[in-house]
Amino acid sequence: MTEPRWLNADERRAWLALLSINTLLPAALDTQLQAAGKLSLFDYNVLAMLSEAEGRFLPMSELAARTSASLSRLSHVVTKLQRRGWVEREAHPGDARVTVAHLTESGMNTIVSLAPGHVGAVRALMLDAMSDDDVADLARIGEKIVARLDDNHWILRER
Amino acid sequence: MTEPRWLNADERRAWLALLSINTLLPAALDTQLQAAGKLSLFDYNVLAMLSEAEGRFLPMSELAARTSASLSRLSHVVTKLQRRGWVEREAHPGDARVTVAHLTESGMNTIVSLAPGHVGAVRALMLDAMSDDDVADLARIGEKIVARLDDNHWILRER
DNA sequence: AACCGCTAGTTGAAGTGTCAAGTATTGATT
DNA sequence: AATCAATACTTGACACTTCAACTAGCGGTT
Repeated sequence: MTEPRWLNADERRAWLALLSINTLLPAALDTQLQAAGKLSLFDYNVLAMLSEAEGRFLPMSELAARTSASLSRLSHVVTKLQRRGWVEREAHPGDARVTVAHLTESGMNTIVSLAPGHVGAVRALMLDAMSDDDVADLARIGEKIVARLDDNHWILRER
Repeated sequence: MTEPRWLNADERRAWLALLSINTLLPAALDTQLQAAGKLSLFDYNVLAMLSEAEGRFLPMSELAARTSASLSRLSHVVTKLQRRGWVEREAHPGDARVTVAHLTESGMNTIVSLAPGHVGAVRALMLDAMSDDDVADLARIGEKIVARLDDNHWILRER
């Protein structure tokens, strides 16, 4: 067995910071969204991705990719959002295996009303702490890490 | 109602990257730890924080702070780790309100055996994608965000 | 010495996420 | 045209997290 390369000071700082952000940031955003509309950050993201899609609908697989979620997790959540009248499931005309998730009018109204508060929270909790250069650096480094985790990730395809 | 400042291109990239990392990185590390020792990333972190503490014990509150967790979440997890023989609960001599979590010999052996594989995964999934400058930048920016989320966070006290 | 607010931690219930197993459809192969 | 692997999704059970409510001890006040 070979000796593992241990983390140096910067590596440890970067790793611990990311781990902490990872726990604290979603929790804080969840709290804001829970107060504003009784939904989770993940719920919000599902609605947001649909609202930005052409025609406000996407196949479950594509929606799962855009929210970095498993199909199973997404399926459960869409069921929940469906019960609240924000999303509908529809058949895909060309391929009977595919389920299309479609944002309803009510769902669209919900996300439009929640967006300002949510964006405000993202600014207050993270972006306002950073200079413009920091933001650019984080975007660059973050995308490198995403590429390492999933080199076909959709956020990398946009550019 | 004032118009909310929308996200510009870099802000959006930084935010989406962080959101994706947030979902993908813990999932990948969980998978590795689950395969290696049937525990979660959070479980691992609890053991790691105890193993690094003076005397290998910490009050629940301090352990919660070092894992960025709620006391409730930690309490449930410590109960689980206790059942597996890795942690023990002890009374605090000076303050009867305090419960001290103590890493057992068996718990120490567990973390020692898991550490190389875990650190290897952290490198493979994130650090290896970055230059030395990237790592330093991420540490600096990450700590700024942590400070914004919790300006008394323990990782900021170390320096 | 009784009270009161605060700190520290636990618990049970309800909601979420994950995992393994299952269904149905498609496209490719023979 | 029958088979077979792969794709797309759903479901149910179990594990985990969160939330609200609770117990209990400490320190300061009157």
